[in-house]
Amino acid sequence: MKNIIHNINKAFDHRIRLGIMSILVVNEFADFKMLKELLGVTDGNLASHTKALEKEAYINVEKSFIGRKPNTKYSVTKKGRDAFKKHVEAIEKLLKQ
Amino acid sequence: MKNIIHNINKAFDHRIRLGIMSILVVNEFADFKMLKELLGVTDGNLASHTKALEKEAYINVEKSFIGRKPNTKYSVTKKGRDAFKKHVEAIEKLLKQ
DNA sequence: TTAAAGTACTTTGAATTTCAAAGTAAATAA
DNA sequence: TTATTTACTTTGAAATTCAAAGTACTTTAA
Repeated sequence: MKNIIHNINKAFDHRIRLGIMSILVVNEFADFKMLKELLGVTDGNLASHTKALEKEAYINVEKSFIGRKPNTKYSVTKKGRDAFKKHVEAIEKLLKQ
Repeated sequence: MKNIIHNINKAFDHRIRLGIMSILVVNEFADFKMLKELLGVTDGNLASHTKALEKEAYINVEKSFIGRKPNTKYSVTKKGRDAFKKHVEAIEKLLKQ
C-alpha cells in the first residue's frame, strides 16, 4: 500500500458527488429535481457535478419527456457502483485505523 | 433536517484533510514529515491543507527545534475533534441510506 | 389570448481551491 | 569548501466549484 488515502477516489471526493452516489446506489433512478431537493444545491452546481460523474462513466444520463416536460434521469453504472464500493471501503478503513 | 449532506463539514471534505484529521485523532501529535509520508503528498500541498485546518482552529501548530532542526508538530483541538466526530457521523449516516 | 410566472435544465465565467515548482534557511555530507 | 539534504514556506498557474444568467418550453392568470 502506498499511503493511507490512495484508495480514495478523487471523483467521489466531494460532498455533493458523494451525496449523488449515495442516492443512486439505493435508488434505481433519480431525476434532476429529486437530486436537487435531496442535496439542497443550485441547478448549475448539480449539473456540473453530475457531468463530472458522467464523464467518468460512473453514472448514466437519460433524457425524456414526462407529459410535455423535459426530464433527466440519472442512474449508476456497474463501473460506478464498483468504484463507489471501493471508495466507501477506503473511507471506512481510513476512519477506523 | 435541511438535506442529506448539510452536516458534512466543508473543511474536512477533501481526502487530504480527512487523512490529516484521521491521523491526528488517533495520534496525540504528528509532525510535518510524518503527515507527508503517511499521506504521500507534496510539501506545498500539505502546507496549504494544514493551514486551512489551522485557520478553522481545528488543529494546533507548534514550531520548535529538535536538536538544531526545525520541527512542526500538529495536534487536533477540542473544537476540531468535536467537529470531526460530527463530520464522520454525517458521512456514516449518508452512506447508510 | 397575450402576458407573466414557473419548470427543467444548460451555459458561462468569476471566485475559490488545489497543487507542485521554486524559494529559503539551516544542517550535514563529500 | 561546495554540494546535497532537510524542513518547511511562498507563489501563482491550473483545476474546480458555484451561482447567476440564459434557453426553451409549459402553465397559469387576466
